[in-house]
Amino acid sequence: MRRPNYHHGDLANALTTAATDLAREGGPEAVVLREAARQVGVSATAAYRHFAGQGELLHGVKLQAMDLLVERLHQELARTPALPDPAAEAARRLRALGYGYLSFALAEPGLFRTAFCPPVRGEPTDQSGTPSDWPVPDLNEVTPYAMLVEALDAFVQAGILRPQSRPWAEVFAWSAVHGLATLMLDGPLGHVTPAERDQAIERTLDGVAAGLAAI
Amino acid sequence: MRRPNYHHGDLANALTTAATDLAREGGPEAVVLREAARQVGVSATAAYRHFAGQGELLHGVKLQAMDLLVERLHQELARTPALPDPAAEAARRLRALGYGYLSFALAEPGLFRTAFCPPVRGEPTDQSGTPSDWPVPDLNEVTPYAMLVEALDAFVQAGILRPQSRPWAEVFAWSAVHGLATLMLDGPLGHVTPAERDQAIERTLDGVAAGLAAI
DNA sequence: TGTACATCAGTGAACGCGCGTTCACTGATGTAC
DNA sequence: TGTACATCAGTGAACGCGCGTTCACTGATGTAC
Repeated sequence: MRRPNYHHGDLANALTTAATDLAREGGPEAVVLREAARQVGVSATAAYRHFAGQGELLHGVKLQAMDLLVERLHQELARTPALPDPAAEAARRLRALGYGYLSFALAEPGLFRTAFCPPVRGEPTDQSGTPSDWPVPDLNEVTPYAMLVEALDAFVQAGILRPQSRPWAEVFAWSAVHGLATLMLDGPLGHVTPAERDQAIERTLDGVAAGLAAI
Repeated sequence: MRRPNYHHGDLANALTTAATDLAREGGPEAVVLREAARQVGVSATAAYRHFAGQGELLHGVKLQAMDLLVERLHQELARTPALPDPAAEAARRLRALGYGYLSFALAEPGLFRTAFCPPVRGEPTDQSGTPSDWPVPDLNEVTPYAMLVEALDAFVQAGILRPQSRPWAEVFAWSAVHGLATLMLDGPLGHVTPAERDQAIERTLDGVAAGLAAI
């Protein structure tokens, strides 16, 4: 009879999944290596066969959280049909991204916080080998950002956004939505009623679309 | 000869100031009661004569950080002269608030993070006596928010912002600026060059103003 | 097909750390008479 | 104006906590011959 837990076979994934569940419940501070090992039913030491340390485990959770956010964005893009008019279609896509981002933040506050938490000592370096504080130093490697770039390119092609106003439009749009998310999760907007929250979301998404189109 | 540190006289303030310096250097996690006591040259126990615990100390730091932010906003408002045209003046004020907010965040990242960090267990209750997670449950008690309300009222009076678009306009404007601040401090915008940062700031402030005026 | 042996992937005990907090205490200060 | 005494505002030692991490180890697995 094989002793259980010996040669688990997929311990790295199991630990990352357990750690992601911890982040889901309690945010980045809850990503505790010993606790993840406990949940999997393995000694804390075993984790060191698969991760350099707690920082690398947290990094894995960040990537997983980011993947889930991207998945949510794709879902929201697919939820309504594409529109024939290019301008309307571009607006639909931008709104879907904004709404998906916010609904992910509200549905999974712990994961959202973890995906965007400040880098921690001991997190892995980027592929170039130079140490990096943020796992993805190039903005274009942040997938939600890339999706936003696409949507805004469509704005230009549809003639809603003038080419000379194109630069940094992603940052404006992203800032508004990201800021609303953090104010709702951690800030003074956390105590408004759901109805008020929806109004704030609508108003902000409208403001972003108008702010892009007007300039 | 009086034994020094006996009956300090202003220990509560001294501890809050020391704790604020800790927050300035290292953000909310750096607000460590024992360290603040060490800096003041007093035993950790002495702090308990003036604070219920670490949460109350952190709360004091938050208030102090928020005061400094408000001071920075007033400075920025006063930096340029008022304009005769009401519309131009309203726009000037809104931009000053946005710019002041962002420059405070960049100049004092630790204090900014602390002012807006999630509430901690052990933080004091609000004046009504009901326990509250956020020290200021009513949005209107957040002073920067109140300053924003004033500026946007001026937008309506100047005829730039239609009255029916007035509700939640603060949240849109605040979200954009707050989001940009957090993305620059903790997120992927932390690695852009200062010149790019300035462009991002200009673009975002332009987007906010345009988004308000257009609707 | 067996077998010796290297390597892999776990174990459990232990360490050091710094934190918030409690305890019994004591010297300094203020006040009633 | 003195003096007894309550109270105030400190002290230092200690506790418990849970963390990340290291150590020497051992049983399971895979491979060369």
